[in-house]
Amino acid sequence: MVTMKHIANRAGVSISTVSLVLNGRDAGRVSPEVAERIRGIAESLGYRTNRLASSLRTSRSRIIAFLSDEVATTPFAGRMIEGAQDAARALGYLLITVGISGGAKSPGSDREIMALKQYGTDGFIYARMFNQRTLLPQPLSDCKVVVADATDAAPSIVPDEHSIGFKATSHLLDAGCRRIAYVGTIHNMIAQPGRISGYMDALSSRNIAFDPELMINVESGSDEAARIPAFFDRHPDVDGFFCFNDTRAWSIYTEAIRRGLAIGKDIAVVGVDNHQVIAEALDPPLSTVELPHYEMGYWAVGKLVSMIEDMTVSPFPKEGYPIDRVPLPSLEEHSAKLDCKLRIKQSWVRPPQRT
Amino acid sequence: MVTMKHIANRAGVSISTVSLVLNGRDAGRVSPEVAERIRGIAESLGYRTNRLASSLRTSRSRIIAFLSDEVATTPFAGRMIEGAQDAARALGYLLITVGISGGAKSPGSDREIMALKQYGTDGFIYARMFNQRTLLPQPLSDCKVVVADATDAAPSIVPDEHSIGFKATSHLLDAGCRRIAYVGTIHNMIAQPGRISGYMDALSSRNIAFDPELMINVESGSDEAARIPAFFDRHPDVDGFFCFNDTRAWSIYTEAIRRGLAIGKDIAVVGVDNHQVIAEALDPPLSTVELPHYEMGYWAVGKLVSMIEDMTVSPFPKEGYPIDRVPLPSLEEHSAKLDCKLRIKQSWVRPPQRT
DNA sequence: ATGAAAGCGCTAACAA
DNA sequence: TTGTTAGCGCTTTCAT
Repeated sequence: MVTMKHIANRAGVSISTVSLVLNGRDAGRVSPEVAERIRGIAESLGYRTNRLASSLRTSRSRIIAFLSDEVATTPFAGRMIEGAQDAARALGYLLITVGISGGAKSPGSDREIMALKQYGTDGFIYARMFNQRTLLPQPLSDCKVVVADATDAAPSIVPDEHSIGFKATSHLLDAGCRRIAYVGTIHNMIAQPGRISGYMDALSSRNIAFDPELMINVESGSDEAARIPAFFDRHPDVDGFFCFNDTRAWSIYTEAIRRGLAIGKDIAVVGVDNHQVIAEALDPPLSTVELPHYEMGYWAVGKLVSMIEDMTVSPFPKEGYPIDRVPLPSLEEHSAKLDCKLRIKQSWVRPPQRT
Repeated sequence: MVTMKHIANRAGVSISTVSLVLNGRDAGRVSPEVAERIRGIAESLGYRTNRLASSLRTSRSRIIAFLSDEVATTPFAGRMIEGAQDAARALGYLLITVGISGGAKSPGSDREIMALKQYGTDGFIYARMFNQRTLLPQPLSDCKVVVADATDAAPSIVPDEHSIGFKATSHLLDAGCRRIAYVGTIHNMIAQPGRISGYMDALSSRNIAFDPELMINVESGSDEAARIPAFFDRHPDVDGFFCFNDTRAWSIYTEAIRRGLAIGKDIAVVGVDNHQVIAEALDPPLSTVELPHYEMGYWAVGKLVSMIEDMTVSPFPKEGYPIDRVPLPSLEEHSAKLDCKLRIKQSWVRPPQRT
């Protein structure tokens, strides 16, 4: 292993000088020639700083841990990790992903977190896979931590549910739909109210009356099988469906097919993506509004670094606790700068032509 | 932060004594009373060893990195990570999962790996999501590394494809099938020959003639839509289908339904699980032989630790390069000891009752 | 503009 | 049985 000592010897200078130069603190303190020579030698020797040593000395590791008990069990965890990793890279941190299986309460997860702390991890992203109320694992209580895609007392990053509802509904309106149903969940999910208000606002922005009759909450395993057909019977004029997620969209597809309604012709369906595979497997592929997973990951890391370095890393607010809603449109403005792409899949919405 | 120095002061002994005790090297070198006192103080002060310091000193970090460019994009990555994490925990290592997006060739991945090396990572698991020929990322060339679910010049852990084929086919035979088709891929996949030979061996073990006519390789997007119906036409007597993966099973389901054949009654279908969601979503749920993802992860870490510590960590062979086939049945023997559960889902194979 | 020296927390060889 | 000492590789203060 090539150390600063080696370089110092080769260059005939002291280790401190090498340290100065290699850390970019040489401006006006080391002569340019010496600095250049040192850089050259370091380069040619393939020097890599030993981060164990520097972390030990500075008690800053530049490591961020991304914790999730659902890591890798949903396709979207990957997107969030991607975003987090890109941000970490851009900010000079190493992002390590640790699955804490068994959930926040399991002893295994605590051990994992303690181990991480022992390695000097600077901060944690605690991620869930959908927006829910969450409790932080105990060992995290004295750490810098940002919660992603969940809501907690700690700084939290969540999708802007309102704009999701607005977007999905506008999408259907653009496709020519006029009687748009909302297919939701019977559970009391944090995500739902926002989406519904987005749905309502989109309707009213086009002067379409909101009809509470067009809202139906279903749950597979309950009486869904009966309620969806009944809903179709009751509302033969519905020409668009905004579904809370893709499994619900699947139910709509199934019933539509059973009735000989062509999706994309007689009715249009938009869902919010939960199980990528399903959305793409449906025929025709489901139009989905994608949740900003990548963006949430990116944003969470940005915010965490702001906290770690006790400054604002543009454009991530250091303040603004406890909840940041990742705003789809405004994040778009930063897209280029952040290198984070906003993705709204529009795979398949055609104007309904029902007579 | 509480250090050994604090404990030494409190106990009125030297730091080295504390180190000895806290590392369990005190037997016969430190008086039991002193040792006990030290342990007590450490406990009450909530001492945690600073692993940065000890890693720096010993140049052994007890960190293993799990690398995958597909991390978290398939449901099964999670299973493999789970297995790896359990093994790591059992052996006293911290497993960190790092997604190297963009594949082995991307500059991003190389940077990630180099960063990991700078933190003193002891070894790497390089995982792919299906058994394929793979090239290691360049920076890994001088590291201890085990390849999982892929084949490479480095030590590799792969599923025992033969026993998968054997099991799936036996499954159908047990269900009463006598004319069993193999539905494979047109691609030249490493996994396929093994599965086919397992299929053939299972047939011959029951004295059923192998009929090459019953093998069909399809690919969605190619002429699959035409070839599957033709196959059904040609072989009305086929009562069982062993499918290379679950998307192929889906095609078989679709065609069967189209023909009014009841799955589980007229025909039975077994697939190898690739996209969990699909297998479970099918109606009836697809019977699948699960790939030993958990086991491969567990095995890979065990083997890697054997290499790192330059000894054999039972039951993982240090030797046996370059390929370990994770043997479903024999691993079963170790199940209890390893705490790794073998899962063969048998959700749905009923005896076909075709006349 | 450069270097000497101290020390982050821990380990291990050697002395006592 | 216990303590002293010398670092691991790096950062940083203080001299020079």
